[in-house]
Amino acid sequence: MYKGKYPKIPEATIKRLSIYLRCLKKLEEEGNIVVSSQNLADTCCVNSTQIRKDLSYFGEFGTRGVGYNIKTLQEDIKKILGLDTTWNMILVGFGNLGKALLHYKGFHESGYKWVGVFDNDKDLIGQKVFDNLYVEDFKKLDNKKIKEINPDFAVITTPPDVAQDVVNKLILLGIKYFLNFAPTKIKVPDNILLKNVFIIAEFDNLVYNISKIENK
Amino acid sequence: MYKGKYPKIPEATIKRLSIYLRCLKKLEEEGNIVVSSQNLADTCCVNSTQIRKDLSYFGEFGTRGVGYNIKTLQEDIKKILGLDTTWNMILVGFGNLGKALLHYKGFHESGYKWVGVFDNDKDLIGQKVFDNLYVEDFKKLDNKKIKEINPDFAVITTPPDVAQDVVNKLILLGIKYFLNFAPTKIKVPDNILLKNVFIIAEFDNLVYNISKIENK
DNA sequence: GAATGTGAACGCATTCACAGCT
DNA sequence: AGCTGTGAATGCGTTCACATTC
Repeated sequence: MYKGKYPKIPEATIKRLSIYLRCLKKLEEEGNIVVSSQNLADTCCVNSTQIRKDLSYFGEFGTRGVGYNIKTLQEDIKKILGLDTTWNMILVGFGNLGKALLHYKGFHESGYKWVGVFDNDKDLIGQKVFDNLYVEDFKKLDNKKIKEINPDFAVITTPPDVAQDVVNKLILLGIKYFLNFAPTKIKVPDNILLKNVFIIAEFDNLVYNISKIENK
Repeated sequence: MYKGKYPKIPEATIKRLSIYLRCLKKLEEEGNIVVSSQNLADTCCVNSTQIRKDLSYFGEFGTRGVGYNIKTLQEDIKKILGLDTTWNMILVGFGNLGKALLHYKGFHESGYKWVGVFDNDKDLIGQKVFDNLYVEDFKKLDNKKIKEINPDFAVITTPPDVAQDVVNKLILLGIKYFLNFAPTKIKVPDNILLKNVFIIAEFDNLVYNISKIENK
């Protein structure tokens, strides 16, 4: 049963729920019906107490002495994360990273849907992305188009130097939520939620750890 | 002055150092010479005490009453992260995400260097990546080639179903460090360091936050 | 006066230990 | 007996408050 009001949920718990969800899918595909927190922990590389605690913030999903039903636990986690509904996304910046995201198959099965792709490069405008989806001119994106495609959030994969301008325009068009992959910090007003994904930091972090180990 | 032995450094501190480094670069390009922790905090969207504490784990880099010299602080952070040397990388999987990483300009200026690109798709093998760098057949990758190009770590951007096999082979060839972008958890022995980057978790996390705000 | 550097206090996240079901 | 669920304890990371230096 879902609790009405929760204590503060750790950020890290939400990140792990994503991972549990994908691991559960894998376990289901392998033909399993029920999983213990210990089993799941082994496939996710975390510890089993952590899993039980993470879930306990949101309710009780298992059966003592038995474990968790893989099918219903997936549904429960989707409900917690907000993935029990469809999310319309637009992408700005049809470069390699943009294409990589557009073609990632995992989105569709998790309820994500691309409803628009924009760029300002004449050579790219008009290119086919999928059946029914073509690259459009970002300059021509207006309120009418937004109303038509009804995006929930925007994904930014432009070069860093134009990212702030792109976001500014989208805010004026009423977009309130952003995921930014451009390697630059973007400033937004308080009523807007923008999350930066800083891929090079992952490389730096690996290198820091290698340096420590190797004394390079 | 760098301290010989440090207390345990928070993971998060290392991540932030990456960000400070890129923000300092931006400030330098804008013509600044010196920056206070408060200035830097404003550009990085963190708080100034955090910056001073993060740096204090590694030594003293500023001048009281004045601030930090932008040029030398960048050098100091590079030294801390291990970015004061060159890092040779190989990439396996010449898809869109692989291409995006290969063409990201930020790597070169941070000391990262691509020394090999591999795929098993006949149509891709032989394609030119840069002058002097062509896509090669992953099946033909052997000890001799590894010795020649001398990679420090491998970046995995293959489809998820082959990622584990790719890593297994590379471990046999002597690679000890990995950054995995394939959306699957990869198991490695204790003496190997592999970091998973789970891009869809960033989407899930945004959606969770939107759901909370909008009660969707 | 202005800014850094840091022990101490606080708050958040993980782990422990065990009670509670099946 | 086996596994979940959770208050309590621990450990970790951030923020505070202030001593220190220029």
